[in-house]
Amino acid sequence: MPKRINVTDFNLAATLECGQAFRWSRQPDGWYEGVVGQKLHRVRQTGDILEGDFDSHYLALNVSLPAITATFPKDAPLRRAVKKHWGLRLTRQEPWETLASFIASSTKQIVQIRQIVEHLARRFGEPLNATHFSFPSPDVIARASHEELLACKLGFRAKYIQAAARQVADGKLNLAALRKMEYERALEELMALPGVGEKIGNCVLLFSCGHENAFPIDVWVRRALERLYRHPVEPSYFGRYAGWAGQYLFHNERNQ
DNA sequence: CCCCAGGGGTACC
DNA sequence: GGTACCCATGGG
Repeated sequence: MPKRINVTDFNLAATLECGQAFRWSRQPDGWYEGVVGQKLHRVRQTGDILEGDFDSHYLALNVSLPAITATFPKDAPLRRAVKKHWGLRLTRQEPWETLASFIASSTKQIVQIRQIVEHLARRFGEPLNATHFSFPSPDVIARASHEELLACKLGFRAKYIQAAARQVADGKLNLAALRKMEYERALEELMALPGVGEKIGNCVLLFSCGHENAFPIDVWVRRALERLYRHPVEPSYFGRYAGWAGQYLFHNERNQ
């Protein structure tokens, strides 16, 4: 259902291009196309106008960004990063797709992660139109052959994705339950999976399980922390919305 | 604790 | 058209 609404404190480009989601592409005409769940979406921002077929919950349009950034520490580097990319919001993604995508992300750069996810969707997902496919369910990945997964350029990650898919498919891992768990416990559950360490576990908790204090530290965030702060800083320094702060630091560091 | 596999795109020469 | 480089995790 196409919509046209007025948005404040929202930056579509920053939100879709800050490395948290891998299925969006910017068209030459400025529209973004992407698959969320079983639907293809098309969305464009012009100034304060957001138009198209978009999912307000996915884009976190209902949260107050000023209320979140007000909880951040008041240091100058973070303030600058927030000001520069103002409007960047954390998306609310589906846990299985997020887990599988971030397992695939291990030692890959964003372009390659996008390619892997695209291969998986084309090979195992449901067609939505001539060019777009949904992200495959855990059951389908659980039944896939190792060779088919390798053909999706997963490399040594193929066995990790399949192990995760099997645990989710047979009910040993309940991804929906992670949202209600205490942060530490949820992280432990995820890190019990082969191929999921601290960084990937935190990405899943932050982008798909509502744990907004989760603070994934990848090479870019590490670089930002070392470059911007004189002394070592702990994730807890950034407060209860540390994950939001981290995303601003990440995006800022990559777009220096 | 340190060291290194791993792999496809990218950037540089 | 080589070649170094990127990068999270696991395993030695």
